[in-house]
Order: sequence, then C-alpha cells, then structure tokens
Amino acid sequence: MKKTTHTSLADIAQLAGVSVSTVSRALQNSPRVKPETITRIKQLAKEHNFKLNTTAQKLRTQKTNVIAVVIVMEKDTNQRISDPFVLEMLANISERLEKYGYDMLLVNSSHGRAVDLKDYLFSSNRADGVIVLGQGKDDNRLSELSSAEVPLVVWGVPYHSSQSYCFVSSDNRKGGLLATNELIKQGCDKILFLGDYEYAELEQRLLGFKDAHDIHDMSYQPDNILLCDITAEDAYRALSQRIEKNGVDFNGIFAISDMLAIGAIKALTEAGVKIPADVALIGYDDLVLSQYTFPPISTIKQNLTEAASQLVDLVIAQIQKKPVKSQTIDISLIKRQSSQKQ
Amino acid sequence: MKKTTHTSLADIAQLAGVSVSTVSRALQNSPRVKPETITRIKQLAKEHNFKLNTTAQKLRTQKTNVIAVVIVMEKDTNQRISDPFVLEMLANISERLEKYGYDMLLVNSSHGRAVDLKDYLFSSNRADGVIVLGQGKDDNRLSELSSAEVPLVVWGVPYHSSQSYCFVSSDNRKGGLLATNELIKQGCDKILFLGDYEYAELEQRLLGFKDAHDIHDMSYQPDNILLCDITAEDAYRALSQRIEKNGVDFNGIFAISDMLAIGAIKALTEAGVKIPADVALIGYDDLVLSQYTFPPISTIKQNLTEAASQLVDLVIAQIQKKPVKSQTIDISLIKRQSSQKQ
DNA sequence: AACACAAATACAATCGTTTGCATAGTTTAA
DNA sequence: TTAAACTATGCAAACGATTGTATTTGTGTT
Repeated sequence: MKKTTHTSLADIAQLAGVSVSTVSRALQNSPRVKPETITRIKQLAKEHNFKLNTTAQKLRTQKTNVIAVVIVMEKDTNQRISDPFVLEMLANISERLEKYGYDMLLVNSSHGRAVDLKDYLFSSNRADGVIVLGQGKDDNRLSELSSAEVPLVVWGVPYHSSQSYCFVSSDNRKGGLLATNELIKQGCDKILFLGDYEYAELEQRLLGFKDAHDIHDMSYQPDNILLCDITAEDAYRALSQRIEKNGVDFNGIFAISDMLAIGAIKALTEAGVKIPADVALIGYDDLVLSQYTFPPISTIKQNLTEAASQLVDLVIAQIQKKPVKSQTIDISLIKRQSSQKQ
Repeated sequence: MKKTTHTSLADIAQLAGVSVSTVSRALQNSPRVKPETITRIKQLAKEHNFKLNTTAQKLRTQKTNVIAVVIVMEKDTNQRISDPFVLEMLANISERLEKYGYDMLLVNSSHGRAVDLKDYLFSSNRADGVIVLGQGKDDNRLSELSSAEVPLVVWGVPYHSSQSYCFVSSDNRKGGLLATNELIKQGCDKILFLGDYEYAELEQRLLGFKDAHDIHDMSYQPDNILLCDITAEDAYRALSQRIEKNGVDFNGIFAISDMLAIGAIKALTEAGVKIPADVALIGYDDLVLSQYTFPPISTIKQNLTEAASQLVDLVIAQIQKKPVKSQTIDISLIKRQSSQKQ
C-alpha cells in the first residue's frame, strides 16, 4: 500500500524530468522557464493533484499568509459572544481575506493566553497581521501589541489619543447624536442613556448623546445615564430596578446596542410601559432580530461589509509596509416603530 | 538597528554554549539532557523571550496543530451567519481546542473555495483535522471529505446512513418529540411544524413531531407542515401568508429554531393572535434572546459546551488514530411563557 | 591502568519549498 | 571564428526546528 506521503515538488520534478527549481518556477509562471515547459508541468501537477505544502512555503518565505482575528472579551463574561454582530463581522472579514488569499486564524482572547498575544502570534510565526474585534474596557493588551510594530488594526476607538495603533470605527459620536436627535424630534424631553460608557466606543456614543442635548439646548442630569453591562440581561435588570425605584421618570431611551434595547423592551413591557407611546426607544447595531421584536427597534446601522473590508485592507497594507490611516465607517438611522411616536 | 530576525534555537544554543539539539531537547524536558542544563537553557530562553517557530516545527514534525472549522452555508443566503448559535459554538470550540494546544483556522465555505476543501486543508498542509458546522442541504462536500480518510467530525446528522463520517448531534428526534409533546399537553390539537425538513437535522425533528402525534393517537395532515427557509424573515413571511389564506387553523406551533419562532411571533402578533392563549409556541436552540422576546419563548436547549467538547475530542482522537464513535448530546425542554396555556 | 558502561552532549539528515548563482547550449555581432 | 549575450535549466544553500546515530566525558570495577 502506498504511504500517504503527499506528492511534493520533487515528485513532479521527477515525473517531468526536470529539476525541482524549474517546477517551482513553472508554478509561479516565472519568465525564466520556457512557456511550453510551464504548461507541461502545470498539466502534470494538475493530473497528480499536486498542492504546494504551505508549511514549507511559509518557512522558506518567512510569510504565513495568515491573519489572526482576535475576539476580545471581558474576563468571565460571555458578553459579546452571543452578539450576532461579531459573527457577521467574522463572515465579512473571512470573505475579504479570501480575496487576498489569506487564511484566518481565530483567537479567542477571553482566556489567559491573551497575556502574550504578541509572542503567541508573531514570535512564533503564526500570523503576519492581526485584527482585533472589541477592545474591552482597557487596552493594555493592545498597547503591548501596537508598541511591537506589528501589523495591527483594531475595530473600535483608541482610548488615549496618544495611542498610535490603526483602527476602524463607525462614527460612534455621530451615531449617538443621530439617535438622540431623533428621540428629541419625537418629543422626548427626558432621555435615558443605557449602557456602559467605560468602553471607548460607547463613550463616544455618550458624547453624541450630549451633543444632541446641547444642540437643542436641553439639559441632562447625571441620572439620565443608566449604567449597565453590555448584555440584554443586565439591561433588563438595571432598567427594572430603576423603574421600581424611581418610576418611569423618562420618555425616551437610547440603548448603546440592540441587545440592550431588547432587554429594555422586556423591562418596559413588564412594567406596563407602552413603546413608543410612553417611552420611545432607539438601539444600535441593527441586528437581524431587531426588526422582529415587538415593537421593531429603531436603530443605528453600521455598514459591516465596509468595515470588514477596511479592516482587512488596512492590515494588509501594513504588511506591505504601506502607510495607513485609521478609517471611519459611515452609519445611518433606521427608523422603526419603537421610536415613532405619532 | 537590529534586524528583526527572530531568535532561533541556534541563537539560544550559542548563548548557552551547547548544540542546537540540546536546546531543542531541553525545551522538551528530554531525559537525555542534564536537569541543570535544562533549567539553565530554559532560563536563557525566557530571558531572551524565545518562542519556537511553529512553522519550522510543523514542517519537521509533519503536524500542523491546527484544526479547521468550516462553517457551511447554503449558497447566496446569509442563513446561518446571523445565528448566534454558531458563534457560541465557535467560542466553545475555541476554548476546548486551546486546552489541547491546537489553533483554529476558520473557513467559511459559502463561497467557491469549498469545492476542494480536502486539497485546500490537507494536501496543502493547513490543518490536521476538520470540524464542520452545519451541513447545508446536501452533503456532497462532506462525502468528498469523509471518503478521504481524514480526521473529520460533523455537527449534524448524516444524510444517508451509509455515510460513514463521524458526527456529533443533539438528539433531534427526541427534541421534536419533547416539544410537540409539551404542546399537546398544553391542550393543542392542531400543531404546525414550522421549518425546512430538507436539512437532515430538521428532518429528525419532524420525525419526533410525528412520534408525539402517534403516541397521543393524534393524526396530522400534510398541511400541518409549513415549509419555510431557516430565517426569521422567511418564517414571518410564510406564516403571515398562511394566516391570510387559511386563517388561524391551528393552536400550536413547533418552530425548528428560535429564529423562526421569533419570526412567527411577529406574524402572530400582527394578526392579533394571542400567544400562548390562542396559539402556543415552542422553538429550538435557546438563544440568549429567546428569554427577552414577548412572550419569552419556550425552547429546546442543546448543551453547546458539551457538544463543542465532543466535536474537538473526536477530531483529536481521530488524529491520534484512536477509534471513534458518533455522539449524541442530550437536550432539555425550557418552559417559558410562549407555551404555558394555563 | 584498562576497560566497560552509562550519562551528557554533538553531529547531520530531514521536512518541502524558494531563490541566488552557476552552467550548458544557442544565437548574435564583429 | 570567437567573444559576448541570451535562454533555459540545474545546483545547492537557506528557512528553523526534530531526532536517530555518533561521539565525548565521566564513573566504577577489577
């Protein structure tokens, strides 16, 4: 029985009666090998179903053709993991990477390994570049990476402007502004900001929230802000508690994600609050689900295809030593029932 | 300026004044090298932040230590991609793989590449094994893979019993039985099966649906089955049309996924149908979201942590040439409001 | 002092590519 | 006719680890 050792360049070379280097060059369409030889060799390779051993190739060329995608999560929580958002992003990134012929290494940084991401990915030659999805609440890990002069793109917003890594983000501040603005236009005069502004992206949304108040000469108190974790569950818990304690002392809610909006709907519904009649609601992300809730959720939609393309393009540009600039993705307001008072 | 050529075994060897092979063995705790030498070398390696070049290691050992996870999707549709289910599975798989020290290559097979998955993954040495999530409606691609005698595990159910690949699945038939049974217990006597039984897993759920009818000596007509694509949108569309045409000629629905249940809720709510009073509803998957809909969805929960562990364990067992058996994951009924008539 | 034997380490081949530098054969130019 | 210039190919050295087979060094026995 034939041992399943894969056919190699050497095998093809022998079959073709040429040297290994000629085969290698032929498969690369090198002008250094005669056209007829090229076709002959390619034919042979095809017949024998020959595929280059990517490992050997990586070793020789010192390029892995792999981009690592790191999903950052806060410790212990499953926060983002159930967020369809991430998966959609992954799919888009994957598609774009394929265009460039790159493979995708998926790394889940919720568990310990994150500590030395840089060594894990680069010192040990696993990837040529890294895309980070979700920064979590602090960016120490990112600082480490970015200071390592390694091709890196982050989906989000840098914490400190001094931070020098390249990022792609939607215009979170404008998103916050658009959403809040719409609530105000619908007649809301006391609006709740629901979420956790310790995340850099969400802090921007809070700034947009404030911008809208400023523009309309509306004041807001600290108690307009309802801090909660970024899960539907916590939004439900926080809002229920708030209602129990203070009653419904607001008539609009801007939730920093549709997941939170969904939690909010449950809390409101249970409290007998009508949406949008009593309280208008706008979320963020435009999850597929958001149009199937009752009522359907108005939301801020980010163009994920565009975002994924930018992430990939930027990381690859860095690999190719081209200069790069952080990018902002445009966003838009999707109006659905949850915010249409009239 | 120092060139960023990574430190290699040779560098450490030089520093330690020993040969490369000794360093290699030291790092592997080989009994062939003196304990003190081991500690000395390890110390040195740590100081210089040395990491093995995994590429070289792969080439030499002919093992990649990579498992490919393939997400199969039906062409052109984004069917499963927005399904939080998949992401949760990915996270669990990732965690389990890490335990074994394997990396995870994520492959999205919706686009062309799928054709020669086998070559792509194995002939070119990208992975040691593959886990397939979601078979889609036909398993040609899988047949190709499984006939290639390659470590493969599939989440799902084989189409033809002749199929010999190893799989992990929840007990779909029992799930269908449990759900339908509960609906019957709640007093439903005309129950709709909502979904697409052309997917092997879902066909099993349909069988369970039928089992329940048999057990209770209930008959069912072909029109108890409402065929629709496996998206919330299509469930909504199909159910709305049905109601428009036949009215509400049923008092229970078993939806083959929570996504479909969510679409169904929208259709029912819009038609003024009360859940569960007029129509009781049970879904499948226990998405995080399912407890936040109105009403919260009763559902069949699959133990994904367990499932992911099995998938990983089985593929690794195959790599190690151990004999493997397909596994079934247990499931349970989660009772929520959507099915509690009293 | 000589030898056997074990312990510790070194040597060198190998994995499968890529690529700079030869080399053999053919054409061109003077 | 012969050097120069091409063309088409081959040789061999990397890339950085692992591992079977030497080799050195050290210890104990007689």
